[in-house]
Amino acid sequence: MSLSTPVSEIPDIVISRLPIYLRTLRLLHTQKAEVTSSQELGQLLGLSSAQIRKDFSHFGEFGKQGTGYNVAYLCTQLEKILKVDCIWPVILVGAGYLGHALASYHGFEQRGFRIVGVFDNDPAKIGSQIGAVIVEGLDAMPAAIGQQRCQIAVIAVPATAAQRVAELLVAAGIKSLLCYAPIKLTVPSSIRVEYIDPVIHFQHMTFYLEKACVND
Amino acid sequence: MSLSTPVSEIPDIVISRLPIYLRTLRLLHTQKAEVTSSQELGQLLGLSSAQIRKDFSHFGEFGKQGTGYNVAYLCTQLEKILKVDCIWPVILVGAGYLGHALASYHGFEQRGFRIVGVFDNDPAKIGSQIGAVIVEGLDAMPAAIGQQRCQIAVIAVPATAAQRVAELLVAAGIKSLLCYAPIKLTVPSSIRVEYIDPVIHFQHMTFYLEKACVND
DNA sequence: TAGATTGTTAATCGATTAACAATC
DNA sequence: TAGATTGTTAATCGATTAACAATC
Repeated sequence: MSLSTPVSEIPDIVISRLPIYLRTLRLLHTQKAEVTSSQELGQLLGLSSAQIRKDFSHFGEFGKQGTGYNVAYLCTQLEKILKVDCIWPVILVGAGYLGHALASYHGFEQRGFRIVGVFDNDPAKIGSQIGAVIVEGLDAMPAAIGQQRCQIAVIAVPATAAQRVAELLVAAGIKSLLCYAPIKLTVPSSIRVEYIDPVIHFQHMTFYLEKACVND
Repeated sequence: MSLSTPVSEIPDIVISRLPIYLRTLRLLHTQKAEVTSSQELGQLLGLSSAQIRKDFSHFGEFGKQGTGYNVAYLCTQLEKILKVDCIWPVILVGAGYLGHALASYHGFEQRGFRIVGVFDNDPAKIGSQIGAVIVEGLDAMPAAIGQQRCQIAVIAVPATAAQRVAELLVAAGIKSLLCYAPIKLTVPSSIRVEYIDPVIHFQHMTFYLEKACVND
């Protein structure tokens, strides 16, 4: 019989809300708010105050009865819980328009991430500078991942290349993937994959819209 | 007492899976698969076969016992349900790197969407061509939305401008917004808003990663 | 026919909410 | 103190799953 207690098993859906809470708290902080409440946060986010208190309760007690939460302190705590109280190196594969947009975006660092390498197989792109880095060939990727101890990668290549790139990234030691290609990647179950596909959002919207579109 | 029966109330979480099903069915179709089953779809998507059958059952009976689903037929049905059996015009605000990437992407049309206008207030961008359209000033936006009967808009401007842009879009008659700025928009409850923020995904990932990042 | 798979029901599981004692 | 708000419990709500009759 193992002496260790089972992991307290915080629901993933709770984890998925923490970055949203953090983003809102950071905003309140820049607006010089010193304290907030579960009710105020709920109103800002369209959630119930009960849900916000319940979510926080999985990690500790961060508030004071009658007063609410200290904004700066709660920010710090959420950053620790999410492990974004530091800067994570991120590898980007794909130096097309999307890769360019991602590598040029200045909003990552203040939220805990830095794109430390951009890789592409197009000879026309290799050697060019985007953002703060020089585009390198895919063959240079594994060494870069190892040197930077990089665990996160972004896939911004066409759908036809995405699965192959994912396999190269996993082989090189990447643990989490953010995939912009509109396909489901097949990777070992230990690898976390998240997806961004604007068409999925569009098609969700159209269900609720009145149909008034051009025939094709 | 009203004679109308209550709307059958299909859960939004079911709707949110339909575009994923459609994407996978389209893939099977290009791979010349003629039939599939809830079990096969489930395996491809990491869902249970029961969930897939349950989801479909909200909309009708699309399969045959013993045989499964005709891929082409199920595609057509899902396209009708989601109302993407046509092309929806989409307005894009923001002609930075991200706007450029979106306007240049060739994958929208085959999935039911076309960017018919790009708007920005930067004089250096107005008049330049990206994708198939010419960037226009924001003042030209309301008329374009009216002329195209456009109900969907994408916000790809900096966070500081996003709320103001959202208000202009809503005033011009837009019904659904896809927001790439990392903020929560405040809009009337009749307006649907969806968000894309890669940092939210990164911060979700880091919770599960071993911490090994650079101090800042 | 025998095998396979659907559509649907009922059971289970998990997430959200309401309520309130504790307490700042 | 009186008012406000937390953290937590129990109740409610809703989504997923298991099971199976129907049937191709």
